[in-house]
Amino acid sequence: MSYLIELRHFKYFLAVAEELHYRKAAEKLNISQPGLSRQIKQMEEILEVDLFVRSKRKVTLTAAGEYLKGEVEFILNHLEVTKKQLKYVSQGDFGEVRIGFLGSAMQELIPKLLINLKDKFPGIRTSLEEVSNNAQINALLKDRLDMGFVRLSRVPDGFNIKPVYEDTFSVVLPEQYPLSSQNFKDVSQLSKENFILFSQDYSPLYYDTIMSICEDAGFTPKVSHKSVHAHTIFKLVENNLGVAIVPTSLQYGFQMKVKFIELKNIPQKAVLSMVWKEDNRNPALRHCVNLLLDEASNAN
Amino acid sequence: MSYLIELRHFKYFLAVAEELHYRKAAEKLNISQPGLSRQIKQMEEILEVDLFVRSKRKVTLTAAGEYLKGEVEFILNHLEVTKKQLKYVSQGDFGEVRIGFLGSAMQELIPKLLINLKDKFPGIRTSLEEVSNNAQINALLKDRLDMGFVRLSRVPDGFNIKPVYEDTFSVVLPEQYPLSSQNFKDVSQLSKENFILFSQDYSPLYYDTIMSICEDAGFTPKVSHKSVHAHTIFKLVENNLGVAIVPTSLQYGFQMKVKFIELKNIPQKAVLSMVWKEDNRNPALRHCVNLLLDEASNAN
DNA sequence: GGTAATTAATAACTATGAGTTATCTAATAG
DNA sequence: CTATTAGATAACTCATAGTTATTAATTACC
Repeated sequence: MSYLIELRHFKYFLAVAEELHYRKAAEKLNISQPGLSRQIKQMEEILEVDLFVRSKRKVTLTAAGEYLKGEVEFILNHLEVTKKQLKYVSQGDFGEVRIGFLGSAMQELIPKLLINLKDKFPGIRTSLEEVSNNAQINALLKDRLDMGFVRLSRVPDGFNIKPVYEDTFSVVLPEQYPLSSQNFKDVSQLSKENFILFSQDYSPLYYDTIMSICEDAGFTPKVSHKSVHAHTIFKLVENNLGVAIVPTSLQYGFQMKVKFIELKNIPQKAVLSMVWKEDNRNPALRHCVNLLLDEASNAN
Repeated sequence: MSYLIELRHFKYFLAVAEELHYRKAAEKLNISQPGLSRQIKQMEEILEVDLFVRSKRKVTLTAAGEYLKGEVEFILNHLEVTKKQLKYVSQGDFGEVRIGFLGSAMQELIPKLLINLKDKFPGIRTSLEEVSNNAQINALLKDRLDMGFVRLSRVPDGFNIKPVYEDTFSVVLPEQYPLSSQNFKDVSQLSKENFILFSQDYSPLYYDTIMSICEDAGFTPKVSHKSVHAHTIFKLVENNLGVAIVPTSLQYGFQMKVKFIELKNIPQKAVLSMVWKEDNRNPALRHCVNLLLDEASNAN
């Protein structure tokens, strides 16, 4: 009997936890089914914990197995990252920062950050991925991202969050709509319109904020469509299917037959925040975070 | 040649990185020096990175090695934590204990309990709520709390009660009051004063105890005010509206212009007891209770 | 209800590679 | 210039991961 857990065990465990099927998992791992069975069993013996329930013909995770699955995902992933970073370090580079972002952060903030980063730390590589708010938090948890840009007011324990960009909101109207910055007074003029918004799941904060803007103007908006893509929202507005309220910076980067009217005189702002995990060990991340913090403080 | 890194490699690597001496590291690991040498070398081959510089007779870490050391420390540690947590999860030790308490328990006992709990059962979450004696009993009955800290002598059937903290009483006087620990003899010196007490509903035991203290001193106190908050009581004393007798530990945690004189020589003590329902099924509660019982018995 | 198919576990075997002992080379200390 | 101490090399062994073959048990299907 072996006395120690090895990474092999974790890899095997993860395969079974994902497939919930020994033969298929074994196939995926390119080993035989009995070998896999024995390794998993051994693992349970070493850890002194049941990980799977093999009742009848079904394999299911126990509570402990469920927990371990999450941890193993994290550990194996962290290991991959470490290996990669190790190469960079050995070459005298700083490594890679994996950044997640909402589409609306791409208009201005991210490009600026990247240019700055390239300038000050040419050794730091970046990878960029457009991900929703919640998916970013998840990815950060599992160490699949180092840093995110989200529109959230609160984040789980262990996370740092820092507002980095404040934007006004703008009303988005079809081009031929009989309102313009000249005769526009406030949002209440749109109280009879259908609203097209980013879906609540995608960004609860955004959703609540829009609601509060309308409430302040004395009405509850009829929401006819929800989407997760600015492009879709604009397309719907273009086709007279409703009006929208979005962060102003989204007006750049799209070619649509819609017009923007900036809501300069309302207190609500679209706040984009940088999030990262407190205990992230990526040395390149520190530089990246500091760069943005410096910038934010200089801007004031 | 092996193709994959295993945890063994990490453990070996860490030993060498710490000792910077193969033979000593091998000894520590209870393996032979050549075996260790080969594993480290293999590790370098797999990772395709030099981790040590073996110049002459000295072993030193490369930059990459230095980086990896930090990561390996993190990973191995994370692993230990995970293994521990896993046991807890499998035993159902994850979960929440809802604790009710009197304000006066917060000064010392509760913080200590929480620290201990966090240490021994990091998976157990706690929720804390300041509730009066009777409300705690009610909440326990309704299963809105798992555990309470009360000053009561008796509890209904089906409840367990266990004294966990014994405190002396102290007289609370306005700062400029013409009595101090020097010239204070006993409570009878206060027989003409108005008394400010915790209300009878809030804690019958407390109320009766104060009465018995005064009776023992040969007088029946005039009670001018009753309150459920220590803060209020102290505020009233501060403003010369009367004197009070409270558990001594309440003197910490408030900033007031009042002075405490401890009643060391009377038999009455302020007893804080832990209460919980006999048939509570919360497995996390068991741990919590045992922790406190152990502690109480160790203290004796 | 009985046969076929599919599951994971068990048993017996094999072969890879971790770890062993013995030895070598090289550097410093005294 | 030996004696000592370092890590690397070489040859061996042995534990065990992973193999094939089989069993046991459940479900699916006619």
